[in-house]
Amino acid sequence: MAAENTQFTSSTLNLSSKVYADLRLKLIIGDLKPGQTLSIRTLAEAYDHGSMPVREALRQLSSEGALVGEAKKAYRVPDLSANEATKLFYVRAALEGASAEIAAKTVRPKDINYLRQLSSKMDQAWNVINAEKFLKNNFLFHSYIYAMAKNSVLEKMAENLYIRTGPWLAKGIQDNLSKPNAWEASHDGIIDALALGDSAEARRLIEADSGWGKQLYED
Amino acid sequence: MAAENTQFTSSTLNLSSKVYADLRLKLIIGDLKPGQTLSIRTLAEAYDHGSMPVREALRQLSSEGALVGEAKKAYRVPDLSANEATKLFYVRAALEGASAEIAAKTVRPKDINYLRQLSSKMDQAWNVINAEKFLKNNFLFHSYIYAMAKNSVLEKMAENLYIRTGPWLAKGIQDNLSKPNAWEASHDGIIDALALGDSAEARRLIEADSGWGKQLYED
DNA sequence: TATATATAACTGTGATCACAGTAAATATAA
DNA sequence: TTATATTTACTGTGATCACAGTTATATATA
Repeated sequence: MAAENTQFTSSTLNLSSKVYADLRLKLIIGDLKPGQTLSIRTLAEAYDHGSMPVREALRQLSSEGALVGEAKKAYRVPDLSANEATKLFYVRAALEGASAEIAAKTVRPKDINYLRQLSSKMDQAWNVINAEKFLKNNFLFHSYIYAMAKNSVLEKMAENLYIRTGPWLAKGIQDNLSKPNAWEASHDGIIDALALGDSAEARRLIEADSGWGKQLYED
Repeated sequence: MAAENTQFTSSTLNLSSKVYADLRLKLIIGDLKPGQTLSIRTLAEAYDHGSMPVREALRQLSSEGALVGEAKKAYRVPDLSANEATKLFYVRAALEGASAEIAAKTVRPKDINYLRQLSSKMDQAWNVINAEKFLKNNFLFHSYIYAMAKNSVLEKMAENLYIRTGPWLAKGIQDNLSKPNAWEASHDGIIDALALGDSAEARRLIEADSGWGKQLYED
């Protein structure tokens, strides 16, 4: 597996990619709220560049469904309808399930250790009510499972779906962060199934965990 | 279901979208060969615009994996390694299978009729050795099954995977177009399974059909 | 002829400007 | 005060240029 934390260190890429990576992270940790509007010029000024890199980053995020952009209107973080959310979580569960099933067959002890570290960080973040930290590590947890499947196509698609559910999920987390933590048990179960190489159980649990976020809005 | 042939009629969108749609079609019908190089300025001159629309279209295709682009080098149609092709076909089969399974449960007689029309067009194209027509209708066939699942997220992702396997598939078709047509039986079987509402069989057959293209290169 | 060097053509990237359509704010009228 | 009209600010889109790195071509050197 690759170096542990390369997800958020954009290194030597071009400016467009850096802006893209930054906005992507902001979507994951709930820094961009559903309905929020993003404009090229405003962001360009904030980043202190010209507008080209921001423009390309926004267009890419838009083409991936992480933002929506109509002609001559500002880009917007999508405020998912129940219908759209259901579609996203359905496909996300399918791809996460497939990833977990494969991962269970090739998992190594160091992978289990790393996942337990992430789970622990999430638990800490939950206890001190740090939504950003929780959400970031939750993404890293899921993302690592995608990566374990060693299928870069699957990995990229699953990550895309995660990002698109990100702001929606974040909103729910930020509202529920003081309540009992049902995530810990869920993640620990997933890790146990992976450690045992039980691919069917790993798939079942990860699919359930992926659908869990949706339930935050079904009360 | 939406109007039959809206896939390739770009209508009133902006120029970037039109260029994108045009290049996408060229990838599907085998008009762009694996390894072929695309440059912003050359294409811009061919389309007779400025370079901005081409630039944005190429970047989008690149972000979707349909093209590859390193810094300061021309964009390229990826020449898939066996490893990469396997990854693509694996995920494509998974998503197509899921689509077919859903589609079998909601299929209507007019859907069956349309699929039979497409199958017939493919057969005609095969007989007169018209690779472009065959490939375009083959895409429409698969794409219609994605659309029947009525999950726009799933649909877009499946189409993306199809496009990425397109040039690779096209190369194989163009080499094998005079040989006996194994596709007709495959597609007819899929249609029959859909017509009977046999979702398990529809999934099995569409997964097999999706994997079939890969075999062109495993001799 | 073969090899190294220098020159030229080509590449994506970023900046900046003009344009037309959208949304918000302000002024005008009832 | 409320409704309507007008102006102002803001939006993505496309064009054009400068820059620095890459690739290919031509030139020189052995």
